[in-house]
Amino acid sequence: MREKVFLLDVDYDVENERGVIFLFGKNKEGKRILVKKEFYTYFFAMPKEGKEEILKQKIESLKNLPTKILSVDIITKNWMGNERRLVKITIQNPRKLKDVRDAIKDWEEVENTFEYNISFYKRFLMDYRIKPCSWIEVEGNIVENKFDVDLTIEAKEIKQLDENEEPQIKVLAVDTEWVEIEDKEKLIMISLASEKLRKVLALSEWQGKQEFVESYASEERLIKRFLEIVKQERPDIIVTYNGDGFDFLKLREKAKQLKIKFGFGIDGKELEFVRRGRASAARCFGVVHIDEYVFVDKILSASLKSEILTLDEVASELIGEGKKELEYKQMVEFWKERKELNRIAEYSMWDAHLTYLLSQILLPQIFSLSRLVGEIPFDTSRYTYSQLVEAYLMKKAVEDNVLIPNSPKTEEKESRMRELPYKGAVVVEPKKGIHENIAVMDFRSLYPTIIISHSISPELLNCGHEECKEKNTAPETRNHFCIKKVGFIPKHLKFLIDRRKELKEKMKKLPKNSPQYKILDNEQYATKIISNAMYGYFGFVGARWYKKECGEATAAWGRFYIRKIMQMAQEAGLEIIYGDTDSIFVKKEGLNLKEIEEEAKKFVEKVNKELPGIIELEFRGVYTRGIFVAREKGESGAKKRYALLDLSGNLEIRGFETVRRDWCKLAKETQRKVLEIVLKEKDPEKAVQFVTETIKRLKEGKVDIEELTIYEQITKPLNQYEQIGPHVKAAMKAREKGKIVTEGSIIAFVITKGSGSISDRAMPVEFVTRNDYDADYYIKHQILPAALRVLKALGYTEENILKPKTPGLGMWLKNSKH
DNA sequence: TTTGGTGTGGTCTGGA
DNA sequence: TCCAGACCACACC
Repeated sequence: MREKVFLLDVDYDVENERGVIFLFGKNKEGKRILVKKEFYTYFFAMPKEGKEEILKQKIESLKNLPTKILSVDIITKNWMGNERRLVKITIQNPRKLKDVRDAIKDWEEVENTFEYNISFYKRFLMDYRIKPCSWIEVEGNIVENKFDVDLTIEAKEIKQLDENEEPQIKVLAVDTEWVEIEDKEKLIMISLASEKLRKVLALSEWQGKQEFVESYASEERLIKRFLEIVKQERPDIIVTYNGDGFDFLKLREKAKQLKIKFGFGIDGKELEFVRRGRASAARCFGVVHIDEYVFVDKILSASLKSEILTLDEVASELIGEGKKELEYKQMVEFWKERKELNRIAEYSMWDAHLTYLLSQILLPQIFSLSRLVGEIPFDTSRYTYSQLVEAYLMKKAVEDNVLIPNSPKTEEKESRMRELPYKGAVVVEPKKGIHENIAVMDFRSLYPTIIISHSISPELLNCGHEECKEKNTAPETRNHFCIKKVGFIPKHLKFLIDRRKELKEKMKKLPKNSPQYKILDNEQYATKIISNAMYGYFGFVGARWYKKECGEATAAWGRFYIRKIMQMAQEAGLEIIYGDTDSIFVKKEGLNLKEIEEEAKKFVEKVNKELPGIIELEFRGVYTRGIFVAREKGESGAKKRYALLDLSGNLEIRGFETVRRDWCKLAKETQRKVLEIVLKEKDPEKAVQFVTETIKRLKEGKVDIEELTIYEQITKPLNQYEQIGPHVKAAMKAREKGKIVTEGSIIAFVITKGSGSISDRAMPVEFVTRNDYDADYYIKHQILPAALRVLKALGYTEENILKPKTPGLGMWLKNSKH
């Protein structure tokens, strides 16, 4: 029989010592399909020159191996740009691959071994050219269902289809609530949300509960009911917000205590925690668990405005809906006193609902990435940038018959880390002050286009051809790249860039809210992620395709081109206000907005005629006004800090305290307001007035603690800090009171009154009562510095702001020194 | 087991 | 007590 399957998950097992791949997905009727396929894995040995045959024979006559060697072949693959003969060793049991490799790796005939640490199912997907989250066609025989599926096929043939139709995917969002009572964690609610389902399973019965609440008398019943619902609902995907690190971790622990088998996959096995470095991922086969928080944290956070990645913040940014406010402390209190249970239920339901809503945005992005890099969504959604790039390159290597380089061992990584960093981008010191009628131009994808246009690829480094040396040596370096061949990385980077351009063209012809537009948008976003990460990947010590010289050369050409256009701009009579890496900000005295736009566009056109390859300057836009300020120390203009006012009256703020999470909201908002007044209303006096009022409010104790909370991340184990800053001290205090603080935790703290250093007075926000804050600190260290950063550029000083117009402020001025 | 380098600024620390 | 330098976090591109 033949069946088309939308592939959602892949796993494997070993049956009779043979590896069997399990592909799981849905067909067009929405039936659950399991496909089994026997598959044999392999690895390569690179023989020393001329030792191919002897190595082959030696391997063939190996005895006492934990698995059978099925074949030993001499094949050819491309290695560092050259054809290289390799011995391919195919074995029966994929779990024993490392044993076989270990048995031969130190032989004198063996120069090196390759592709021995690629997961079995990734090997399969690459070899069969199959993309997860897309349609495949399976031909084979129907066999008995041993799993909870509608159909099991033992495949003879599997091939990738080119159909774009999106199948019906059933998503179930899960959230749990726990309270700690007398040192014991109690599971009090599990909430579930899907397109149609809204349910809260509660460990309590109460009068007037909502219709979506089901009450159970024990945690055991609660968990069992949850598993029962999942079985009935048959979701394809379960989404959580931090399920890996919290909900499923706790649920499994609790289930273990209660001796309940906890799992919801199609194979009936227990939920498994797959180790991934420090973290672990909660996995069941077939019902794909996606932890939205992990994906947001690793991939999306870079492009989000949210400074803290709570469900609340992220959901409000991505879907415009926030969380129902209920603090943990309050919840415990309500629960203990058995009051307002409706509110807890409401809160829990809302969390699951938000998680579900978020999935409608995140899952299509994850699917798109999955297709591009060829990994299952379970893995894709948990990958970092470098892992995504690497997955993509590995897939392309197999397609191109290129040998995949090994991952560096610890020792190699350490040695790479000891290398000196190379020189990066150019940042031009800005011209301080307020400018009017500014045009901004930048290079479209500068680094990717340089890599492509200058043929930057590890295997093409220093080919030695005179022509390449002459025409393609990176500026300020001794390195050149071969232009007689198409490099592995430029080739596939070019595909991404071209594809993205093509997608953007198509998108222009579609209405922005159409489903088709969104699909294309997700794909262009996936290509953007991978292509933008390629440059950094060159210099990443953990990379298989690590090559510092490639990163160095890319940056060197970057400097070359930005300098080149800056010179051309000057020659064209444009005044350069600022520039960073790939952009220049210009103006011309006497030109209005329309005129500067015209000039800039003309300039871009002229420049592009001279730029090689696909390197291209783009006109970004014009701004009515902009401000650049001085550095705190000295007179020079501060780089990476500016604010621009665009034509529709929006402020684009970069680098200022306003956009940093380690400043309190009050200081940030005050600074934003100052920028706004200065740029929009051109009324610095009013801005000063505003700051004065803020200070007054602060002194009078009228400011909410929330506005004074500072957020900072803990980036290493607390005992490893050499310098105990405020956030570290606050973290220590939080830990003393039983809160869990780990690497990556974001500490929310407030500086309180009292004696001692700032650190001594830093308190986790949850232990701070309303009037405990140190107004003096917030005035001198938060509000004033933030506001003055801007106002100093207009000639104001601290005294101008603190000039005692009110007696209160005058007193304060006398009692503090400056 | 955190893609790169460039840059700003706050707080702590220890020696003068 | 003062201050330079180290440490640290976070932003920009």
